[in-house]
Amino acid sequence: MADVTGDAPRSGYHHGDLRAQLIAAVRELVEAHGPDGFSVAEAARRAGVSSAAPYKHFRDRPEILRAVAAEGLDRLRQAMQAAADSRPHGSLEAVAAMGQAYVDFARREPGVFRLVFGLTEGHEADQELMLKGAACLGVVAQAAAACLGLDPGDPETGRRAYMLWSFVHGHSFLTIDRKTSVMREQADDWSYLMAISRAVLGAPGPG
Amino acid sequence: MADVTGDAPRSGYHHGDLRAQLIAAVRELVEAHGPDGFSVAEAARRAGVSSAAPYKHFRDRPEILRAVAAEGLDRLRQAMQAAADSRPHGSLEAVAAMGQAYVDFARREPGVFRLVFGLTEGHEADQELMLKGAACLGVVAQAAAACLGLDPGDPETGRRAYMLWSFVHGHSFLTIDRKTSVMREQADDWSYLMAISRAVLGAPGPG
DNA sequence: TGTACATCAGTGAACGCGCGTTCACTGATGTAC
DNA sequence: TGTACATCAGTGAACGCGCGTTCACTGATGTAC
Repeated sequence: MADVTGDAPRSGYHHGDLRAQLIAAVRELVEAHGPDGFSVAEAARRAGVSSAAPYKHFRDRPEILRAVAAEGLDRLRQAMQAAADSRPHGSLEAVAAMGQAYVDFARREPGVFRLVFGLTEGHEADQELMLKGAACLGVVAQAAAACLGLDPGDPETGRRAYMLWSFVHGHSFLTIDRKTSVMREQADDWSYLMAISRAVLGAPGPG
Repeated sequence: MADVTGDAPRSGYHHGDLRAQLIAAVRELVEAHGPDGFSVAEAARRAGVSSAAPYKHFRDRPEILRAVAAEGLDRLRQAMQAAADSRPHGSLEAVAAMGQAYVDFARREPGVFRLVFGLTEGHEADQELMLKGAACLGVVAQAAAACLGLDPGDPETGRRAYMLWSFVHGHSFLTIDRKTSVMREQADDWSYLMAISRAVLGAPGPG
């Protein structure tokens, strides 16, 4: 259990690793009450410390949320990369699997997903978060480029990657927001993801 | 200015039409601070009444938000219908125009858009809201069916309509959440919408 | 037309609540000699 | 090994705040006779 980060002083002096435990508590709260419903006080309570303790590790409330978002983006990117790597390079299946990882993440931790992709003030100014976000899209662009036989920097690749992203993003939100119930015939994720990958990457370019 | 609703007693006895003015105030607040940032107290302040006055028109806070969401869904459906009607029946342009109306709505009132499509407790149990939501998707299904030459109730129509919805929904959220900045080459909405309509409705079915 | 009454939208004061953040503190740990 | 000192994570009490909701009320309006 006690996986100590390499550069920590030893293993724990006072509490152990309150910072990590607070982040874990905040993740739980964000899942339970949404990004706006979380409170520093309750996170401290869950971690078993006083309500003032978090301020030894974070400047203020928004900084805690930013830390949780950063950690979430890391996990999302890793999941997407792993999914893409599990399929043949350049295949439609690799693209669809990546989309599946994205949707799975949204379903598994909708709160963090909302936090990561919502418009929270301060996130745009946080360079680390923006870089991590760009890294996620980079994974998509790589897979799309391999599939199209184009350069990852090609504008056409970017356009197709954005289409894929929009679709998967929309499907994720509609799913976690329970808006798919109005659909009578509901296909499974994989059919949708393969169909959309084929539609976006298989068809000739626009114009 | 004073557009009196037909079934109101006369024009106004005490305040005039506090209910409508509260809804307008809440819309402003939802745009300014998001669906979770709105408070009954501030809405009352904006409408120029005491903080207890809203409770003469709404049971509690969630009910006010539900009223705003219902009104928003009405406007969204009307905008989508008007956009579709402005183009040739059964054309890809009609579908794209509908998508454009959807994106425009999200851009124009992102707060209400989030409120309408977010997962707010109580919304699922509100039959009126669910019906209005289904009506919106119905407009999409109609246009998709006309374009495909299929019945609106055909499962294939539903599947295609859902793909279109996912894409436009995702694009809307990525736009209002400022997540498109990571894209270098950004095409305009219309190119995207036409391309996606063609990809989803023009290509042969999945499988 | 005038009077008595019912209605009910809006008042203003009050309640209890949980919050974010601050502050001086304490006490365990690590370090220099 | 022992002692004196610096560090700093966590304490607990306190602050001021805005909130949602309630309550008895008041006074303008509409209505019945």
